[in-house]
Amino acid sequence: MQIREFSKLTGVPPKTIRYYESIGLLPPPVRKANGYREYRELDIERLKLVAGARRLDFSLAEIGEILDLRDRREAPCQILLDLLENKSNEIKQRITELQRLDAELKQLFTLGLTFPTDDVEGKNCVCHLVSENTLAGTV
Amino acid sequence: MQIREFSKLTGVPPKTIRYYESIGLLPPPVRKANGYREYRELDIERLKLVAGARRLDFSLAEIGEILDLRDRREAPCQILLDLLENKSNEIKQRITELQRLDAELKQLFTLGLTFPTDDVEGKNCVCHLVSENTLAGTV
DNA sequence: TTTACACCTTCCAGTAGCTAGAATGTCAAG
DNA sequence: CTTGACATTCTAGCTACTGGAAGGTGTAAA
Repeated sequence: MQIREFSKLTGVPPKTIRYYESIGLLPPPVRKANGYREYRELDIERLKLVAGARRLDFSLAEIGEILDLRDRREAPCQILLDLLENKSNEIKQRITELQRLDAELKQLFTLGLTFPTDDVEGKNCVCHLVSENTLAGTV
Repeated sequence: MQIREFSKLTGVPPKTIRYYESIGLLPPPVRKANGYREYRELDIERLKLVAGARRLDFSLAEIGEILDLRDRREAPCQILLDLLENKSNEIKQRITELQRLDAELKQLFTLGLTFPTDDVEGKNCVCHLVSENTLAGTV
């Protein structure tokens, strides 16, 4: 199958597939006489693993490690489980950060509403709130 | 004051200050005889506005627009308020996505625990869950 | 005086993960 | 024979910095 078909079966754009190949995440496939890439069924699973892990917010470097283990026939399951757990913690932390950020935005917004909207020079302006925004320093 | 002092008063690294200048976010300051940048008190507020807005996750492009308005003496307060509201919505959406992602990670993790951790070839492995991960496709 | 040290300058390159576009080649259908 | 959809490679751009090299400047101590 050609790259377009491969792309459709995996949901990964052709450009991205070539990119993954260029950084060594996917092995270079055999080429047809005309130079076109020729993919096989068994290539699908590897790219699907990559795509699935990307959707789970794993970096390409992390995915590369997983694939390397698999290529060396060491079952990466345990490591993958660890990675899942770590990633979950990372995401929880990121959520907390974003929630704090959102609370702060709301606070600034509410406070900003009480100020005139035409004060360029003075201090009675939401701009001033943003520039003196030390609450955010704790994020 | 020199760039280091300016950096300390604003909390922005010297490299970043020069970078902001290079992209036109900060005006080029006057130079001393030796070529060193010389900042003044009134420069502090502008950079603090940039830094504050960055902490609120505004892009440099958005910050540039705010500053441009201010430079043209049009009070940016109303626009800034709108931006705060939009940003808040963006962040809420991102939080929702991350929460879904986290739920999915947990699900995979729990399910993965029930599988052997040494199955490279077969399907009874968390790797398989990740590569066939269609749940995530909805994120 | 020289030398150490902290500061300053510019410029180039790299990070992550693609994506857009240019210039070109290939193949099947009408 | 030309149109259109595919394919190829290459370069460059995106965000928001950050690191490092190579070199100039200012001050203080040995």
